[in-house]
Amino acid sequence: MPRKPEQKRKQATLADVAQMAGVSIATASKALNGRSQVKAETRARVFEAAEKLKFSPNAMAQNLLTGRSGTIGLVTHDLDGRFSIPTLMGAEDAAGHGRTSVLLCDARGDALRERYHLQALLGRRVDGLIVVGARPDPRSSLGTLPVPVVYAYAPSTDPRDTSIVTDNVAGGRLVAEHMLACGRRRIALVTGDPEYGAAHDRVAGAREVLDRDGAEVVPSEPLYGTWSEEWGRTAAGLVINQHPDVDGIICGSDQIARGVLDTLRESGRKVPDDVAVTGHDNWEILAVNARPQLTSVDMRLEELGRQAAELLFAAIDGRTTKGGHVVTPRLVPRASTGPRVSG
Amino acid sequence: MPRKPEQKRKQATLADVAQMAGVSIATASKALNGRSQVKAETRARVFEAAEKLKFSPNAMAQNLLTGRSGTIGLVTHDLDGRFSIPTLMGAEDAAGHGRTSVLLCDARGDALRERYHLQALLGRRVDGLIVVGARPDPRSSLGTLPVPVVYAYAPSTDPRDTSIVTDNVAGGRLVAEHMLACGRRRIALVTGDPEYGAAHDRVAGAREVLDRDGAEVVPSEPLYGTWSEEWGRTAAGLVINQHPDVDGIICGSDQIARGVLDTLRESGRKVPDDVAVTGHDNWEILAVNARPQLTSVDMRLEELGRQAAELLFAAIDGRTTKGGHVVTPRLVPRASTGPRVSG
DNA sequence: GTCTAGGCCGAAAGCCTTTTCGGTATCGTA
DNA sequence: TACGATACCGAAAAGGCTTTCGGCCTAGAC
Repeated sequence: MPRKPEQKRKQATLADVAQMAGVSIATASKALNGRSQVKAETRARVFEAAEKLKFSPNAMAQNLLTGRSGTIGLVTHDLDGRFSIPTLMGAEDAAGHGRTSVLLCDARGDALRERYHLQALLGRRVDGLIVVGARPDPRSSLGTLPVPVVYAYAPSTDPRDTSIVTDNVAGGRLVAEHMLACGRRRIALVTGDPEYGAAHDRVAGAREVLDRDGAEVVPSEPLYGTWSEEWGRTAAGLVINQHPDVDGIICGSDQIARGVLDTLRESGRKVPDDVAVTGHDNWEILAVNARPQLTSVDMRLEELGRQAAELLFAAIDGRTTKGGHVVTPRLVPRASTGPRVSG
Repeated sequence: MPRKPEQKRKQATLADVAQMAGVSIATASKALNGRSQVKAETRARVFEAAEKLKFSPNAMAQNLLTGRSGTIGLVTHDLDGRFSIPTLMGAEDAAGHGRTSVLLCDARGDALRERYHLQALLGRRVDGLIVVGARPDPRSSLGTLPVPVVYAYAPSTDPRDTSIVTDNVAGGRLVAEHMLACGRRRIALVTGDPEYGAAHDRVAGAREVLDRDGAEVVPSEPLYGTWSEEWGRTAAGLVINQHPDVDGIICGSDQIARGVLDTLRESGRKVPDDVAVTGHDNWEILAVNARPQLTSVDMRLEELGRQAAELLFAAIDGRTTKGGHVVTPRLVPRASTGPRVSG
């Protein structure tokens, strides 16, 4: 049984405005929309009436005409996570600057829920979709949809789709170059879950730079584990045991770096004097509260979200943007790295 | 100049389905919506056609009829903050269980931007609004709007509005009772910015319990400062200097508690053996990584968001829910508190 | 065989706005 | 005075869907 909504009186419609202003609906419409075929005095009357009735045009009726809803769908998989949110913010921001609104859905990594939300969004005639992944590994394509789709953070496996991701290889290069600039020559690589492509990419970028410059990677193989402080503590113990002369540790995440810092401090090593440490993700609450504060790589997720929205708008306007796009991360140097101080 | 959208062929319409099935539009509609006046065989034909054409009904047209959009607006003021997000999640979750979608806007604490987004949402004929504040202090009402509004986290100053908030006084009571249960009798209260009502409420709740039980509050006046680790470190120093026999410190936030823990550890005090410490907010990344892990108060923000949505749906259905509603927080005991061990 | 009831189906109105196009009034000019 | 031009305004259609209501047909009853 459908319940009656509480609205005492319906929202004012254009017809009401027209009647109050003593003009036709058509004229009222033209007046409010700034069309030129209305006498100034008439226009004023219409505006006055609209004001008095608190008229606001029914977007649903407008969109029925234009065929566009002025709405985009944003499907996230990680609403509680710290990666989706900045991306979401960037997209919302970019959309708000135009006149489009964002319909938000959280599918929580569940493909079924994703399909369900997709149906709802398509029924609402969104003009386009942004799909934000929970982790940067590629995900299966949604296939051909009646509206353009941009995959953000997690790219689509199908190269014909439009995707935008952070450049983890470049992130790896950034910290490695920074380490070298700080005069470090024996560097350990400690990273997280080897199931994550990001772990490998960041290592690959760092390795490329270190090898090119002839710096020593100790141990020669990077240490994979989990994305946790715990693993950071453990791994740091392994490294300083086997290679007491290590002078830099590049970590795959800020969490790992926090653990590494703990072990180094407890083993009496000074950071950055003895060993420089870098994190990844620039998770401020961790990086800034670390002792010393942690040099990290910022993936510029908000920028990523913004660009995702821009790509989507371009696609909606018919300017095609297929393929992979990349946001270059930036280094945020803090106290955990610095020129080597002998002693 | 309006650009042409890329859509090669328009979405299938009900008319297309009807034509393919060899029935009228009316019959097609009735068939798809499960109305009873359609022969089973006809219905099957219609469904088949709809399937083939990937028909999905145009929600904008449907809503034009019903006058309801199946959409609620969610205006947040703190999209990057950790308080809005869980609330948002809860609301999205509650909405998704029905068949309503969430339009998300971030006003960033700017009243002007709020009005702008409000207009956009009302134009889109949202069925209702949830306004999520950035901090728990009361905010000015939006006044009478054509749709129901629920204020979440930050209540409206107008008691005729519907608001839902966390019970900070109860949160204060919770930790105080826990301290007493752990046998603590000389307890310090360290909290944040006195501009925040939450700071006072939490203190008031704790004080009420401590006074009732005759426990000693040292110093007799709570220490107000900022919501930072820095202040936590400073305040803890003050407390143990003036009252070396303190055996419990109730902190107004997890950040403050982290700072307090640092100072206690560095001064040689054992937690919880010598001094028990509690935080507030249950910000897991802080509470769980603290040493020892931090007992805290969880505000159940996700539940708050869920209930906000429920209240809104009730109001939309005409069941009025004016006034203030409250979500009771819960204690999350961890290692930083425990029975006093003489030592 | 005729009449009626009931089961199916379709025409059309309505939701709210925009836009086109035709109509009216006004004005200047010949 | 009359004509064309110009400036305003309004009727109506369109957009996709739901719902009402009347019409048709079939089957069963007399």
